[in-house]
Amino acid sequence: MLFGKSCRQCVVRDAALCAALTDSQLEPLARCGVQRSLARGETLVRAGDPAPICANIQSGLLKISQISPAGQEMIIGLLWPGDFIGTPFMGDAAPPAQHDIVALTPVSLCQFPQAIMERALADHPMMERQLLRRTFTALGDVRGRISRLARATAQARVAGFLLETAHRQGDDDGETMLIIELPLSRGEIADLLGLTIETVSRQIGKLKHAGVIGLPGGRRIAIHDPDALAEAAEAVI
Amino acid sequence: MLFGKSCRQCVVRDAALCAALTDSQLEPLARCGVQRSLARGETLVRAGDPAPICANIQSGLLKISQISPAGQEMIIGLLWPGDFIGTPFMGDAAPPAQHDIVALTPVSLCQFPQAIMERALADHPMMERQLLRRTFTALGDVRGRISRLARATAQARVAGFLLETAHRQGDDDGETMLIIELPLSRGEIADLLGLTIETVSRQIGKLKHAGVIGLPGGRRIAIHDPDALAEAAEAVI
DNA sequence: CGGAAAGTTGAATGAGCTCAAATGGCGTGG
DNA sequence: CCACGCCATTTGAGCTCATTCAACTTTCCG
Repeated sequence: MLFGKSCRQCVVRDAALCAALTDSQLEPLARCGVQRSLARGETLVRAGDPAPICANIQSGLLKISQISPAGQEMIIGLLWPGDFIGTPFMGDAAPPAQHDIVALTPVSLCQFPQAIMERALADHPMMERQLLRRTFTALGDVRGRISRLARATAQARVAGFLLETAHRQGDDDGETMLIIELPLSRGEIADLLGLTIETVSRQIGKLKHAGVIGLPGGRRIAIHDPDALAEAAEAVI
Repeated sequence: MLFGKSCRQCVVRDAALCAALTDSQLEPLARCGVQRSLARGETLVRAGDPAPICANIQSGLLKISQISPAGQEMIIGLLWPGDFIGTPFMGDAAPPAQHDIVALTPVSLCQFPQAIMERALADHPMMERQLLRRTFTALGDVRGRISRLARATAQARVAGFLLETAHRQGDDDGETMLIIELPLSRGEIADLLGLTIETVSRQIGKLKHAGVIGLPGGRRIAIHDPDALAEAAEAVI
């Protein structure tokens, strides 16, 4: 639970929100957190929901997506363990959810009533500080994604996605995994990168034929040559 | 100045950070803010700067940009009056600046030493709350941009950019200007939208020939048919 | 097995890029 | 006041990369 004792075991990349609190501060809050699980495909937040959920992802992967007027799905971004969902603002200050949030894998998270979240942040400035820092980081991440989407070739988009996935599946020391489990289908990768299924498949095929990666089966990807992959990710039209 | 009396006159779209403070709270802080002006083209922040600047934009327009390894400039985003620059984290918690920030027009802003900013936020939770809210808003904005860059046609990118500029140059009631002063060159628009100069020019030409917009001269744009422009902005491949 | 979904591969089309040249605006200097 | 040069913008022609449409193969589960 976010504020409970078990929160300290949360799989979070940066410092957990609750790490700033002492045990005695945690105690009265512990009852309010709700441990929750999502199955693959389950929707956590639907665009337009008046009171967005506040939650901290413990394990699993979710997508933030948007359906265009034409019915085309666009994946705005991914949410990994340690990421925070929702805005801790109440009442008329709370903007309605702008995007759908759907589990791509089985997900466990700890969810909080928004009012409790609001109160806890007001009572514990260190928590608010942590949340602010995390939000700044997210802003930087998203800005980084923009440059990739705006100008990069299909090759660079795919290579960059593989690298980022390897990085986020690695341990906390920044080590990247050399065999990663792709949590997305080709179609979802396409929606994430602004490409088509066929193009994603072709680019992965190219990387495989070049010996940069291997496809050991299933949705696993073996990264044989991280440097070459990084180089491919830099390519710009 | 950000915390001074004159701060209340800041041209800010959302609530100013300091609006949460009483006059007596403002008093001891007022001396620390530095009113600063930038000429067009002047660089406020350079990528890699160890201690990023904290500032609040009062008037003018800046670009957040990144130079790719190939030397190609990519404009990550724009900063309009009311936007906040920098992260209020000190010491080793402060990440180095990731992007360049350059004035596109004459700019006036109020700048603060980072230590003062940090302290003020710690002392005044309402300020931190405002900053958090503003950052969430910025995150939502940037996520919105992603979908445009990932899949939208050149036509939609250009139309969307014109609409957003009209919107941000409008008054606080959400009214959009029908004659806007484009603060960017064709080249800068191209860098912002991930297109080439020629394509931007062609798309603007198309919109003009369709009667949707007019070019009264200079870098002004008259929006004759806002609805048609909005429709063009929706177009997706 | 067998059917459905996911993924791969191929050929043709088209949007946007590149290269190149023409046009227009604007300040400088004669 | 006009000629000139510089820069931004516009316009044109050919090309490239990603998409589209379509067929085929593989994987996943019942």
